Amino acid sequence: MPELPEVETVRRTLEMLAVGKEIKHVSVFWPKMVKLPDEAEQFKDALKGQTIEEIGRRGKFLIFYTESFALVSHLRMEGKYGLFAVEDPVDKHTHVIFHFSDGTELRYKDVRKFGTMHLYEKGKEFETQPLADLGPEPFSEDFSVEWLSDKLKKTNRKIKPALLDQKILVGLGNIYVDEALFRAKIHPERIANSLTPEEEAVLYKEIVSTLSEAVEKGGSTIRSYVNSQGQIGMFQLQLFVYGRKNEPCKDCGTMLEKTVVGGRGTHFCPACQKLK
DNA sequence: AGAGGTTCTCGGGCGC
DNA sequence: TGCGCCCGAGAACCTC
Repeated sequence: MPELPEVETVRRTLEMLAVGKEIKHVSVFWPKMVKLPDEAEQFKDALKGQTIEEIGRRGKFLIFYTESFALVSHLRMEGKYGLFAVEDPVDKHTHVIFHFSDGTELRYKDVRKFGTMHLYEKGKEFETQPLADLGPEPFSEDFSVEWLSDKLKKTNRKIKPALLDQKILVGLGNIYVDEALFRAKIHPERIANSLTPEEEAVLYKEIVSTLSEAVEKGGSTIRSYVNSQGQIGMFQLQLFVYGRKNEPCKDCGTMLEKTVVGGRGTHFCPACQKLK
């Protein structure tokens, strides 16, 4: 499900729904998703009585801050948060429930069970995996053409898998990487260190503009994504290539193609994005 | 039936 | 030979 625009939208909705709420207790129905501490019981004990003070984000990770802890949550493919009343029936894909003192509860649902949660003492969350070693945020000054160029120069991978590497920059996933490469007119299988300075500059600009436009539209709903208020995104209407195999290119009319690059389904325009 | 929005781990290959 | 890095493949799970 979620790349940066979706996670940022979830963060904003969670801010409205969960900040200020006191956790009375926590239920964990799928202990494997709690990666730290080792035992889900310790996770539950630690959070008891804590109040959610702030919702942060680093790349595609959400961070719930309480008085003492930072709860790092990754939605992976299908994870979702939602606020419910105690009497609402709990479906079988609900794996964690944060029961609040006001009678509401925040539920984490995840059909594929890929999502993860790590609990740290506040301030320690960036010292180890999964948040250590992440690249710059695309909207920060740390992410520049110079940074991108430097990273791409040092790798022999194809450009698409390089851009999906969260150590180069955070936030791009399979939808937005295809979109940014199309908008920059760069073939996804170009070798990263073969891009010209002009191509790097355009790519940089299109990565930032694609992601920021998608945040403005509340992300893209392709199959199942909704924010924590149950609302779908609208950026899927602006997609140029993702999910448009055998449809005409919006720029040149050529039929779009789909292949596999780095093990991921990859959409592109064979006319606009030449493999030189 | 196989692919699906993600990322971690593992092992092979290569260079110092 | 050994170590470290880089890269690609596979795995984690369920639905349609």
